[in-house]
Amino acid sequence: MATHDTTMQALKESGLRLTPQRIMVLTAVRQAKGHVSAAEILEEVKESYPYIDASTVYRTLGVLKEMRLISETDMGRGESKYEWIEQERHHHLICRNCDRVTLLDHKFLENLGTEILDDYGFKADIDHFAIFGLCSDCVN
Amino acid sequence: MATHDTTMQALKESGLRLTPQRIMVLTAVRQAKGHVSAAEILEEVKESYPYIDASTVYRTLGVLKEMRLISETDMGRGESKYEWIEQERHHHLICRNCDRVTLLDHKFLENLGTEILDDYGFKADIDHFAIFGLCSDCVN
DNA sequence: GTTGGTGCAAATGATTTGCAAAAGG
DNA sequence: CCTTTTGCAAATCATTTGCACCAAC
Repeated sequence: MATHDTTMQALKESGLRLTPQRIMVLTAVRQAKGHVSAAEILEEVKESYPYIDASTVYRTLGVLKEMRLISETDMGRGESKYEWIEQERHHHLICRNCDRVTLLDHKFLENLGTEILDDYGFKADIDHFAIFGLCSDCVN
Repeated sequence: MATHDTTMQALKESGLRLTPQRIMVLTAVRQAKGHVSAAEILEEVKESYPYIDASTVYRTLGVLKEMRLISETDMGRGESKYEWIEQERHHHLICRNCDRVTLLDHKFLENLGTEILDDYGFKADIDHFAIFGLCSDCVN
């Protein structure tokens, strides 16, 4: 459970600079406690620092992702969603008809990672899946 | 195992028109016997019919996808890959470090769909997963 | 004849990039 | 100081869309 301080520490140790912009982006993703889009993060940060640019947000998200502090989930087309890694692992069932999103418990996927590692030596990122299909309302 | 003729039949029965462009796109995806990008399909078709437009390819792929004749896989960022549905189901392990793509046998995921259907009433499209992570070479 | 489909060109929209100025260590 | 990072503006790039013309059925 990374605290704010240890996160800062991690950034420093990677030889990365601790700029106010980074702290703000990082804090915004964290406070969100859920998925947020780059645009939402931008808006959030702009409230306290209107000069921040979208490119900075993207560059920072890239850095944080590289460090595996956040996860990026591709919700089909359109914008990606970002989320602070550390909370309860869960996944999403996305209906391709009505776009409804249902939470999928991690237990359905927890063995998958182990099996893939055993058989392929591949360390899969089973942090946050987006599974498409038809929800119960749209099946018929 | 849909033959060319039954596919044509399917198109007609959907009230859709059988245009040369559609036949060409359809044939191109099919002949590819693997994942192809929209751009690759466009190039392929252009060889026999240079006037075809990218928008037509996209529109046709949309139609075929809707009819569940082909599948679309989002390989992270960038372009989507399309594939003729009917062959051996398989999935992909994509290394986020070296981009290597490894085939993942469907047996690893075959229960997942059933479990999700039982517990959530959600009919998941477990046709073609793209799972990201680190391959055996890049883990260390 | 009617739709529905196509080509063209222009728009979209998220993300990326070049560059000079600003700031972290 | 010496790099990394930022803001700005412009560029990408896959995919989409408006529209007038054309072609299936």
